[in-house]
Amino acid sequence: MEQDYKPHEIETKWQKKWTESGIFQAEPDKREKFFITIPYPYLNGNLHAGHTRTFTIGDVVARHKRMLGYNVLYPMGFHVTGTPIVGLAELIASRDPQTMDVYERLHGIPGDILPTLDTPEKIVDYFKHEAEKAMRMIGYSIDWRRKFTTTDPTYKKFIEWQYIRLGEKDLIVKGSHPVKWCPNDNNPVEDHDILYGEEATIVEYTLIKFRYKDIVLPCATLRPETTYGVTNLWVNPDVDYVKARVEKDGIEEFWVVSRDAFRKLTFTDRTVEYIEDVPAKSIIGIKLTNPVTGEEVISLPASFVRPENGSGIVMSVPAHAPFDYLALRDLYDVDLSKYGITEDLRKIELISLIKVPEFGEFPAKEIVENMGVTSQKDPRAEEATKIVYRREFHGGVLKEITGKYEGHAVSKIKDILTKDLISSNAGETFYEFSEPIVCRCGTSCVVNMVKGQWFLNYSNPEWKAKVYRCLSQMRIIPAEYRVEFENKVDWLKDKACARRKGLGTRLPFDKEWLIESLGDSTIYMSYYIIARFIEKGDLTLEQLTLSFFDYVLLGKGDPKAVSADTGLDPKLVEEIRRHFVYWYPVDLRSSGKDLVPNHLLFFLFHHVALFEEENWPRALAVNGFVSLEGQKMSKSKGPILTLESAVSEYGADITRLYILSTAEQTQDADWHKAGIDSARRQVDRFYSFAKDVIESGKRANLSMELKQIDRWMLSRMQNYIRETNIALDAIQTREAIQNSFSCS
RNA sequence: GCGAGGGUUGCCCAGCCCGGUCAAAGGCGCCGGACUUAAGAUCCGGUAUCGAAGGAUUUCGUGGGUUCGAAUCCCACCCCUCGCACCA
Repeated sequence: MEQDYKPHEIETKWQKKWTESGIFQAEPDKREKFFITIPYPYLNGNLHAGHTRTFTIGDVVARHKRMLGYNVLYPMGFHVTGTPIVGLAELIASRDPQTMDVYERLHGIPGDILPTLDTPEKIVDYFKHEAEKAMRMIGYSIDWRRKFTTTDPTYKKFIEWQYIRLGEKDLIVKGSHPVKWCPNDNNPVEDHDILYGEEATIVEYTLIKFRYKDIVLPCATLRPETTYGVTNLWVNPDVDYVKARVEKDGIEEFWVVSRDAFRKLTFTDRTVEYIEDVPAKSIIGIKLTNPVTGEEVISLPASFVRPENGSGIVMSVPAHAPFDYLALRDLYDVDLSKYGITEDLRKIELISLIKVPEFGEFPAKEIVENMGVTSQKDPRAEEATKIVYRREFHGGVLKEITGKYEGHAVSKIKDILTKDLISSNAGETFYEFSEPIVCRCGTSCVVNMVKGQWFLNYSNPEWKAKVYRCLSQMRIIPAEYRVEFENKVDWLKDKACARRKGLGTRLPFDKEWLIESLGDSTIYMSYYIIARFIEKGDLTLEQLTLSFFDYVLLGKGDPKAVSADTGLDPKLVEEIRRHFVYWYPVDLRSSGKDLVPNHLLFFLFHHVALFEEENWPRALAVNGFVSLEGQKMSKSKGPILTLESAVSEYGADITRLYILSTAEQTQDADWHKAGIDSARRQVDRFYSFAKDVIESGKRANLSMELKQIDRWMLSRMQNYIRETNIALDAIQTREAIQNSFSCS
């Protein structure tokens, strides 16, 4: 043993031995297997402290399982599909100052190399080489024979197979979807294009179609169930309205909406044509038909109606909406004869449709009276609205008046109800921003519908049901995240799965489109098994046929038929299948928590859609982020700490120890100087302690009988080992380190 | 707004599921000591407040409640972080 701790010497020595002996090259054998995967890194930069944490957790679990006697496979690939690498190539080609600075200074790319990385291909080549080098430097126990890049032609064959099979199951559908759009640039706006309103999201409203003669007055609402309680509409006498011909799915109608709403409609998936201006006065005092109840409702004037919100016409539910109740009450003694309204508005009866424990029949009336809200201009009206909506949404149940929806929880009924409204043409979906968005060019943005888009049909209830079943059988680490996963499955809607730009695989049944990058990284863990044979030279591109994948991954068909199809030896085909059967399913997929609502979810969806239940994933683990001296990392802007620079400066063991001991599980870790320095001292101390133990071991008489104190020592030791094992099983690396090092 | 997580002693953080042994683990910092020519490293002790000490007092976001007893259980409220989609 050396006198002083010299990490780089020790590390180089052992890493060399590992590579030469191929000790981490896993092959099926008699032992029980453990297949652990970590999401492969996206290569628009060097690996950083965030990767370091996630990958080190994976490596620690892999090594621990090996110690416990498992045959462990820990593979790694490289993700390059999508647009960011293309964007980065453009920025480097144009010598964007910030990019050049960040990538040279923070990503550590030598100044003579950086300018040459001006195409996506060169970037991929460079970073995949660097990433592997870095991961070897930190000593990950990866089977490198199985590495691949998502633009490999062989990988594309695998992705094509997947999408053809998903398509056959009708899980890929065509449709349109809303995007944030700048009418001036004629382009979707991305977050960095936005001048004001970065926080804005697209909100789904339902337009309820109230009819008067041959015209429709659509009202936008977030609560379509309240249509059953509408007593009247609100029209603002001071707003400009227009009549338009609106056509959608072959149905032609004439709508009256505010001028602002008309502009928004022109960007939707409707054909819209201006007919004429409509004076507000002419649509006040008219009697319209409620499309769900068939009842007649009157339109009344209200100044609170904003032309830029929704359609500029509002439906009134005074029993449940404080503003509506107040506006109605404010009109009780107003002379409305100039609108031709002569009836006594006090005769308008409130219609109650939601039963909620905290309130009586008319929650809006009740809260307005209890809080003493004076009028629709009273600021407390807003507060009253929030309280009523919250109570009704969470605790409310629909009453008899809603017919077949009676007894359903308000919080659960919206999707079903909306679907019914649309299919009976009582309503339509309408998208709007939660707050106005202004593009960097100064134009105010709209919601535009992109047509002919391909979707993964994640909203499919049967598909979701399978995912729930899969989740219920899985181990989730930490356990608190189970509810999070369940919520996200519930929340997930259809997802656009194709793009025009970027790197990736073309959609096999519509070659104009590229498969979106999150959709091509869902079941690739199975590809690691095939990649090992491609690396060996046993498989060529042409031999990766549909029947090959069907047999190897699903067990469908038989080796002879595959052999006839591909020219492969049937024995080899069986061998590959045998490898798949041995390694699959994935025993643990461990990842940063940012991937919970997207990648990890899609990982489950695609597995349950394609594979037999016995090959569904067994466990998911989630870990937190890493910040630097309290600051969030950013690949494109900095700050960033690369894995390579951390290991160069501190050595692999100190880096690994520190990143795993500074925070537990889903907590975020902060990388700071004082912390890493203390980790360095801890390893130093341990090294000299180990040295002492070895030295004293040489002097001691080992045949001597154990004394009481030795037994105590052994007991303590065994206790720490047990605690460490328990902690590692739960992937509590901090706990494990504290236990295993407290014995020194 | 919705969903998830969190607010603990100078700081980071453990404990909370399974109430008492909790003035509350561990690390960092700080203070004192040992070692040293000295510094660093290492080791020992201390680190809410008052007291020499036994001990006493006030603490675990805020306010209530349950209980003989609450950081831990229940209710309400406040604050913080993250996600909310076609972007990896």
